[in-house]
Amino acid sequence: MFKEVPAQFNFPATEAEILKFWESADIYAKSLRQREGCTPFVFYEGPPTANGLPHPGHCLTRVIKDVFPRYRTMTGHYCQRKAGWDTHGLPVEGEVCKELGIHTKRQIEEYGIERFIRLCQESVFRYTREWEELTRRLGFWIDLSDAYVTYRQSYVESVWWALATLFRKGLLYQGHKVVWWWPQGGTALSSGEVGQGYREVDDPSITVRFRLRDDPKTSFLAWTTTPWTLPSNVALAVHPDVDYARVEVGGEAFILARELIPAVFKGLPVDPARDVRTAGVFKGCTLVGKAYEPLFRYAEPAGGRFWEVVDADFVTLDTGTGIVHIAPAFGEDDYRLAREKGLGFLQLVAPDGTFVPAVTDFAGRFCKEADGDIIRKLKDSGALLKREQYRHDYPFCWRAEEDPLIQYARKSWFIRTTAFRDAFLANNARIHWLPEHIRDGRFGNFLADNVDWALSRERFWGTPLPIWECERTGRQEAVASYAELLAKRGVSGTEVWEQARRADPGLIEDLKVHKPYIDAITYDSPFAPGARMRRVPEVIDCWFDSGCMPFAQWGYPHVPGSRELFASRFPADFISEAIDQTRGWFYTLLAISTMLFGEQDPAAGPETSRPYPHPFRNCIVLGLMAGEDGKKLSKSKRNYREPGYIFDREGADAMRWSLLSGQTPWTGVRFKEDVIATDQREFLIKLYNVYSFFVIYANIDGWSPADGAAGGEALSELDRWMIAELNQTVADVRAAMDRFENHPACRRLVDFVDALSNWYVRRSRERFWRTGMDPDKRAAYRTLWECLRTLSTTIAPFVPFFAETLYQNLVRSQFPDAPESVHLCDYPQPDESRIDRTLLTRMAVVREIASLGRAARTEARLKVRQPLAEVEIVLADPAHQAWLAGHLPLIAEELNVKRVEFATEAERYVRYLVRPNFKSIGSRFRQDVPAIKEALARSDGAALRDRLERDGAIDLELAAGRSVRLTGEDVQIALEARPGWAAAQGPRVVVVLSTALTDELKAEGLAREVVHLIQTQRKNRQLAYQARIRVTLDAPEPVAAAVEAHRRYICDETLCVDLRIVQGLAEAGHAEEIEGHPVRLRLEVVS
RNA sequence: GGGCUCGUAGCUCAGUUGGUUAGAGCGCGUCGCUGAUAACGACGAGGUCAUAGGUUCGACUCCUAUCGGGCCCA
Repeated sequence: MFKEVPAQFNFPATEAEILKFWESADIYAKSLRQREGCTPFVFYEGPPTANGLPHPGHCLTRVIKDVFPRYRTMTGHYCQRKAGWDTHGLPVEGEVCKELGIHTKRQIEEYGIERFIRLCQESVFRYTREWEELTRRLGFWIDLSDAYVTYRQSYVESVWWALATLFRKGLLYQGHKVVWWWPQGGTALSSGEVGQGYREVDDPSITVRFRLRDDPKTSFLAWTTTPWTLPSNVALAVHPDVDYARVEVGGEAFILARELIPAVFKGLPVDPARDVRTAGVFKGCTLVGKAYEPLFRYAEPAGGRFWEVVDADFVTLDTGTGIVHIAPAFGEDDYRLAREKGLGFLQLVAPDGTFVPAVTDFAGRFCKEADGDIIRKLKDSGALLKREQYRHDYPFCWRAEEDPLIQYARKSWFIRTTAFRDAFLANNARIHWLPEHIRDGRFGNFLADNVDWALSRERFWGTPLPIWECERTGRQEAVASYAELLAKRGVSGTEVWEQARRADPGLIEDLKVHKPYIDAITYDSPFAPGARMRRVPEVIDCWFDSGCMPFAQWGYPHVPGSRELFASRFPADFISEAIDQTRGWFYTLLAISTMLFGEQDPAAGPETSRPYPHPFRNCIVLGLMAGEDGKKLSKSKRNYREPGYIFDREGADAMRWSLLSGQTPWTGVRFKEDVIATDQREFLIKLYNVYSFFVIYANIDGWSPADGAAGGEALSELDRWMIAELNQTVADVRAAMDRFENHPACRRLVDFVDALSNWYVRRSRERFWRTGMDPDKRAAYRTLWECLRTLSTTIAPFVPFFAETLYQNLVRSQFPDAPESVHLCDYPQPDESRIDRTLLTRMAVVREIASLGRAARTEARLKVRQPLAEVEIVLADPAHQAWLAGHLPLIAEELNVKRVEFATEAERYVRYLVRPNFKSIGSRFRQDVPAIKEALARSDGAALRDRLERDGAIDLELAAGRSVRLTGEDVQIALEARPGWAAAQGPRVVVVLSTALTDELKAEGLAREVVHLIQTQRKNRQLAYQARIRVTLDAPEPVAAAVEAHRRYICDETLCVDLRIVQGLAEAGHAEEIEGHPVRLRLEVVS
């Protein structure tokens, strides 16, 4: 016996039980243990940050990350899944600041760095419980207990090793560069971080006069959207090849790009045509070297020439005046230009964004807020020509949205990634990306445009940059581990940590490699006697942390055993994250791995170099998930259901299946509950119905797969077809999953379950309903059971809960020696010998005929209840006729007709159309293709068909008197039903109904109507299935006669023991109508 | 402003090196089934494959431009 299955299946409740079973029986661990020693399938978990709540977008990532490791485990691979947590960086600091109600860097310092990083460390795992619960409930199998954590000492030391390696190779350098600077936060941001904070804003845009030193009546006109940078002006730039004009307006003269004259004077009370007189045109290069008066004289630029015109290629005529104000402290182009041209440098804004004391008028004020007053001052001094508003995208801090970023020249640390551009591209070229276009598109372009990695952050909670600097000489060295540091000569400062630890024993050991403790450690300088080495103050970009995970998760190379672990777990076979990681994790992984491990002779050993690709071979790039309204998931807009809500209503499998089967993973999905419910009906519930059907009848008949009497039965053709479909499905699913294509795999499974439910079970029902047991019935049970059993393992990686439900009841309960969980089974192998391709094709034709027959009935308004005398079938290809003869009874039953025949006079019903097979003739005949098509269309199709049948080829006359010879390969014969018949046409077959109804057929139809009426009554009165009834019927002719004629049939179908026909049931009966005849009916339960 | 990507039925999405009747599910309509049953099934309507050009014997598919959405970057 199988366990009874409830009519209403409760997915969530069953999943909860299965979770308990997995946990108590330790199934995940067993699934790993039994693959120990097998070929590894290496998976890297991209570490999420657990300081926020997980949302539905994380479900997609986690489901994709789960399905392939599960699949590979079942196909015989050892797939360890180590979880990880990203714990450092600005996001964490930002959250803590929000709670403390503080904002600026200074406030953090006042609060105390020691207390602050302690809070950071504690906040990191605030939502761990929610994350772990999501992971568990979704059935994502991963080792949470053994997760790597980026703040752990061993992890930090691995990162130090990487940084020290880069430093010693000269790839880590300190440079003075213009970076995107967050003044309130006191740090630079990486390009990735900056990109997240762009917003459209209105800024002032002003056009100002720079008067020529030797001719105060003449001014250069320059344009800027950052007035606060004007006090730090060093030069003006012109394009050497652009035409500039000197124009006279009123009593003064201006110099600007000629092309921009109308635009610049627009909006001013001058008419460019009348009031502006052009007094000379010259190339920009002739202006180079001209000196001008600065707008402000708070300080003079130092270190080079200043306040003169230079030439620059980046000057454009898109906006402005064609003359660009240059402030090397506040623009990347400006800074570079200043270097090239030997210009001086002037920076009148402090790192916190306020003007320095030298700027007497605005000292201490935040630069961007001073714009208005600066403009006023310019107006008062007569320098302002025009003021407008300019709408553009401008970056703000991604964590503190009110803080604008500014471009700011600053000393910071960089990794010389640009030196590896070609290596990055070579490595990338070997990676299997899904979708493919990522490789040469977004990711490839990004690599090609590589700029040096701005690595350092002048912040607190991050991996400290392991570089110590000689206080006297400024010489630096990198340290690759804590032990290496402590081994330095004359080390001191460790007592700071020890004291803190004594004061608070709860302080976790890992903090000792963090600020502020690490900063206290100094040692004797090897570069100058008596001098000390002190750590530089910076921490690093947390993206570098996560990019180190391939080795840092093992504490490589310091932790004992880490070398072996790393060697055997590198590179990853599979990673997956959403597309926003292109410049995030995907890049940092690839960049760090390429720089550290390169690609040389693989024989050189795993520690120095590895063949590309690494550190990952296959990468699925997921689309971004949107809310129900198609917009970004948003907590405040509540445009999505919480994952937990879905788990409680539809269940985790439903969510998993919907995400896996609904679309290709790189399509952005809209997260909607009703889509999940629909996908669940389409697959899980349909499959459940088949499963339930099987269990009900197998139990009634006492059938068991373990029964010795079972097995070895001759399978019917329908059975063999279903088994062929099953094996083909397994083969297709495997092929798709081997290519990391979950979506086609799921579509194939949906098709299979549909065929199983809507053709195999439907067409086999009466075999199961027969009383008693016989070989044919056993064959049906055997077949259906085998399909369900195989399905349970095939679907296990996708819907692990439901697969377990099927497996436990269908397999485990019958075979106590079977593996205790479906997830300990091997993935099914297709049995090629049972894939009868001919049969698959043939059944497709049969199903098509049935479908066409139904369509013809609908068209002729002949419901299936009304039996018909005959259908005739016309085949395009007569070769099918012989085998099809064996299936005619099935078709007759499906279509409720007395006879199915092949049309003897096919031409009465159809015309034959001979069409070219373009694929076949296209390459051979090229330009003649249209002529052939036309010639075929003109010809008599039936004649062509006969000739082809007889000779195996046809000679076709083309217009120009030429002729071509076509074989059967070159054409396809199609059918077209002639009008006037109740017929439906398909590409290879036409089905014609005989619509003539004899009195006998009509009577039979009426009898079935009566059965329908009675059954409806049974259902409405909720009678038990086996309840016997008495029926009293008041019906006119011809209904009464039909009932008499089919009395036996009606009684059998409705379990009626007493059927009477009476007159005058007027009041007592139930009024109905059959084919326009009024009918009254009384139904009584007998037993 | 640049790069990438998408635009296919009312909705959500598939569509395999270019091959001539472009598919599915939902929704809608019609019907069926009533021993899988508060389910289920069949059939149908619905498409200028965003627009305009181009390449080709042939374009949803390749190219160019435009429009619109998304992402990334400036």
